[in-house]
Amino acid sequence: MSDDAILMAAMAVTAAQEPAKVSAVDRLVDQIRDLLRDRNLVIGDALPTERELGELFQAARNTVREALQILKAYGIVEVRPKIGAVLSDRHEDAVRKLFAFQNDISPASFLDVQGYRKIVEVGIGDHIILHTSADDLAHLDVVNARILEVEDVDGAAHCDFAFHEALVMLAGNRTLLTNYRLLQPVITHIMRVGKAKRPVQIDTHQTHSEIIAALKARDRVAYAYLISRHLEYGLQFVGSENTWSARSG
Amino acid sequence: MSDDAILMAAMAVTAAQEPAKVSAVDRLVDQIRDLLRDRNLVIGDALPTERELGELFQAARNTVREALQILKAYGIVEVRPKIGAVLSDRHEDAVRKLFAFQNDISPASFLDVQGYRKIVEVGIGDHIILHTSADDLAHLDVVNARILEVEDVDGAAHCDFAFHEALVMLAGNRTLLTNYRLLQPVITHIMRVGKAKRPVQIDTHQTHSEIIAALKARDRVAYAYLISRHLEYGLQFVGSENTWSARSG
DNA sequence: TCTCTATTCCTGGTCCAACAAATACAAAGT
DNA sequence: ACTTTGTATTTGTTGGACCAGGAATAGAGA
Repeated sequence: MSDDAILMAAMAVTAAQEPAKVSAVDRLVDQIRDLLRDRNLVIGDALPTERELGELFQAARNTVREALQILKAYGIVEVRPKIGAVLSDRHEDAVRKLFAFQNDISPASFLDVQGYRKIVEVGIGDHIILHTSADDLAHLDVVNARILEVEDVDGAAHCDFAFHEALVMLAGNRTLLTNYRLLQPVITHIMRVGKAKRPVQIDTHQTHSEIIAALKARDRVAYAYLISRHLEYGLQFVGSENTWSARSG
Repeated sequence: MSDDAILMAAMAVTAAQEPAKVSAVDRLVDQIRDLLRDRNLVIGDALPTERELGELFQAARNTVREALQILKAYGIVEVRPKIGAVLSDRHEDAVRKLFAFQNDISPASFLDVQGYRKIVEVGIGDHIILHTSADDLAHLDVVNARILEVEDVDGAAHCDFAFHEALVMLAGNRTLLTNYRLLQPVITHIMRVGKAKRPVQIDTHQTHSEIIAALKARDRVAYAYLISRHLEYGLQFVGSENTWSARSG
């Protein structure tokens, strides 16, 4: 089975729910997407102009623009004046943005997110202990050290996330990493709130160091314990007054 | 902190990267979104017509339509002829579709997805064993039984996914479940390919039954072993000729 | 009065033409 | 060689037009 066959199959899955209803805009979205694939365009390459696309696919420029808005929302292309639509690599950003949008409409409990992190970060312990080199663990130290260099709450939250992200990265699974990154806005928000109440980077750095030490010692029990305690610890500050159950508005 | 304050904070994070560049379309997207929130519309409620929106926000109908295309791509609204745009609950579908879109453009290895499933499904074992009632486990039997009632490969794949989804559901974590569901198109595709080569629902049902039995016996070691083997087993069929490393085009 | 039908109205879907704003590219000037 | 300027092309936005089809309503018939 070729790549394209797999692609087609995967696309058929996603488009299966819509029966035969094809608007010109939807058709254009597919056609433009096919065009991208057929021409083997790489990131940064430009598409034909809106008028050319319209002529090529027998559609008006407005229709082309509506299709391009959808592609743009998907992060597939970026439209720049005078240049036209160029192939973009902002797709993951688009997914993240859309995911955050979801949390706007029906916000997930922060507790829930911490529970997710616990499952994931504990779960990857075995793999990290078995398959991670000393160099990779040393890299964790580098990432962890950055938290001492920032002063503001925002920077600390980002450094904190970077550490946990690096941890997840060590699991060597792209899908897991992508999913974990989806939660970045929520996670950093949790961290920000926690650190605003108790702005001590030293403690975070220390706890992270202990976690790294457990990994270096290849002690999976200690790692699981430390990670769990670390995540639960942060939760007590968030949970007190920032959970969705404690509504004030 | 109120809900809205948290919402604003979360939104500010996602919108931080775009500096001050606001096109009329983007402005409209925000305005319409605010309109939804201000009017406290519920799923199914209708928005003003395109012409009314245009008049309301001082924009041409074409511009309104482009904004609506974006909202539609986000799954926030659904546009139905003659009815107009109505508030939609298809947001999760949109996220899933967008996620699948990514796998079209730069496909993640199927192996990677199976690795993710292994991390997740093994990782939730402890929680399930500790916190799941006998009734919940009995429900797993019900879900598992459905795979015997379908004949076609497609239905079997969906039933298979439904079982694993139910398993993840038992972890009691909404975030995890949402993330797992994101991968539905890819996972069912893996299953479909595997079952197309070896269409035996009996075996799948049997293996699932063993997994359920391990949970009922509260045997975490057996569960971890069975789940791992189950996922690796399916992988051998997929990996042989459908991995992205085995390209033919 | 009630029911069924035909007509009209309104809405989204698509297209066209035009102008404004932005900018890549080339030509001209230093 | 470098800078400035000008121009042409492209996107951004607008207003208008038409069509197909569903919704609401008025009117005919029982």
